[in-house]
Amino acid sequence: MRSTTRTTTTVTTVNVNGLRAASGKGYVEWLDATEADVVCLQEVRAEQKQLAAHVVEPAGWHVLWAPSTTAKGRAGVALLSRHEPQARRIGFGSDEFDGSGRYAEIDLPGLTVASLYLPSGEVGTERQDEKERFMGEFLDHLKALRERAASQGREVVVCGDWNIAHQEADLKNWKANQKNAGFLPEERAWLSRVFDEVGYVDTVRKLHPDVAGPYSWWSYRGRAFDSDAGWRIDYQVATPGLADRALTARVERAASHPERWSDHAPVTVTYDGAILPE
Amino acid sequence: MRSTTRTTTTVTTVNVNGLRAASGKGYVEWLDATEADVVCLQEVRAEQKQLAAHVVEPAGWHVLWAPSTTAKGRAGVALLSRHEPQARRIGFGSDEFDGSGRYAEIDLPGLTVASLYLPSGEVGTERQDEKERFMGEFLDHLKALRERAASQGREVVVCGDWNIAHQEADLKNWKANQKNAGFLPEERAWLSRVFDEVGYVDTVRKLHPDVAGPYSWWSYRGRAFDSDAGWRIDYQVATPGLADRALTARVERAASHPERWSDHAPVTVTYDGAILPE
DNA sequence: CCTGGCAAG
DNA sequence: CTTGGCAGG
Repeated sequence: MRSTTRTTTTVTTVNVNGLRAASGKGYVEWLDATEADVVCLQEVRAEQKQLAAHVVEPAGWHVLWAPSTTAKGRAGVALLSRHEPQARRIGFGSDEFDGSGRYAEIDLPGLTVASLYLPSGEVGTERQDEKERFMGEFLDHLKALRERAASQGREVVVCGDWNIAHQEADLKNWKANQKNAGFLPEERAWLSRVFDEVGYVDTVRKLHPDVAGPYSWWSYRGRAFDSDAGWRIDYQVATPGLADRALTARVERAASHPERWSDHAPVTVTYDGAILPE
Repeated sequence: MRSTTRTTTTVTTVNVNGLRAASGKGYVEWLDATEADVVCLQEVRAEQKQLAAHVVEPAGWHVLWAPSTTAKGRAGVALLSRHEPQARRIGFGSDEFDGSGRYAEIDLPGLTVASLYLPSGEVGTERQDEKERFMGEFLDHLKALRERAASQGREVVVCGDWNIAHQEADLKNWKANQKNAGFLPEERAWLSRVFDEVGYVDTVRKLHPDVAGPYSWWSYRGRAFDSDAGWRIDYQVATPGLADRALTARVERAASHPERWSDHAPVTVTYDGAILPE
């Protein structure tokens, strides 16, 4: 579907909070207008057969669907790419999580793109234990992914809703949230390991080091969106070689409530260098 | 709140299918406009504290609420009267059903009015057994009610959603529904006993003996309302002396979909003779 | 305060 | 097809 040769690659990621609802509220128009080459979706919350054909197979896109097979109407990730992937993988080798609709990858020439929906968690409940188990297993995957990609000459970007704000600048009300899931010290430390120990780079923060946010999620409760009481929990976590090629990054924050079709906003990064056909 | 002396008494009954939803779709305006002296509600599906004050205690009305105490958000009946009742009763002396929000009575001078929400039932399930148990116990109550009222010099009208169509004229698709709950031979026979053996009168049918319907319920499924594929399952079941005083009866069928605030329509009967203050 | 599932109607 | 409750977020 390319009509001109691009010299950049744009990747966008968004938690759609139910693709059935989002499709009736502006997602379709957004996808139609996006300049992205790859789109990562999280919280699809539907199987293909529950979605309209033009949503399941939008013209001009190759799509990998990874709905939850264990909990109907929950989680679910997808990857859309204008190029046909060389390989598609669902899950990351976890007995517990591979059917949960929380992770999928596609290989493009020179680039592996992943869509991640990390469990939200809730302090004091089994759901926090689940999140921590996921984090433990996923860290190992991130290491292996990086090594495999390097051996193949590929860069990697793991896009998605990581459900953790890393630093104080990543959420408006950080003081009040230090004991809440999403900004717990142990969760923040785990993200630090992803960056400092495994060596991935938080692309948006790299390009915008000295700002609050930009937030990518605002609770539907209260007036969080209008007062910009948001969290930056949606990331493009890239290998250093790819992060060095990041040219621009932005959060596509809707201007107002009626335009919102999710409680998250798309996080879009443009990288230098085209994805060339093989 | 009466400003003139009435010489008639109007009673209306309607299954509101969730008073919270109905209140936002036209119920409030309907109540404000009604000429009725007594209003019987079924399927309120809310406790008082979940409703706005002007709905719980509308100006000019005395209200008896009987929500379900056993299943939150289910069933629930109420009685509104412009006169202050002399007595109020919830339930009919049943261990199983008195807390289920399916029956309440008020005594007015010369008249007992009841609001009934008989279980819907579903063939082949425990819910049909429940309906039949209710019918068995309730028939005894109808007998006792009639005798008590007679000894007190009161007439009786049991208003509500009986969830049974009596005869072929009482539903559009009677042939297709002979094996469905609501038009089973045993249910129809039970209603016949109410009329023929216990001696109550189906007031609306008495005034309109030779018409199809008038229906009072149309499924939300398909185009039942637009094609008038309805059922007459909401009744005013009166003692003969009161039924003889019935002057007019009508179903307040909304003209079109947007005006509907329930899948049922109010059934309104005007009886000769005023409810006088004591 | 939204989502989608569910039981009930 | 619609209600309200529910878990999840």
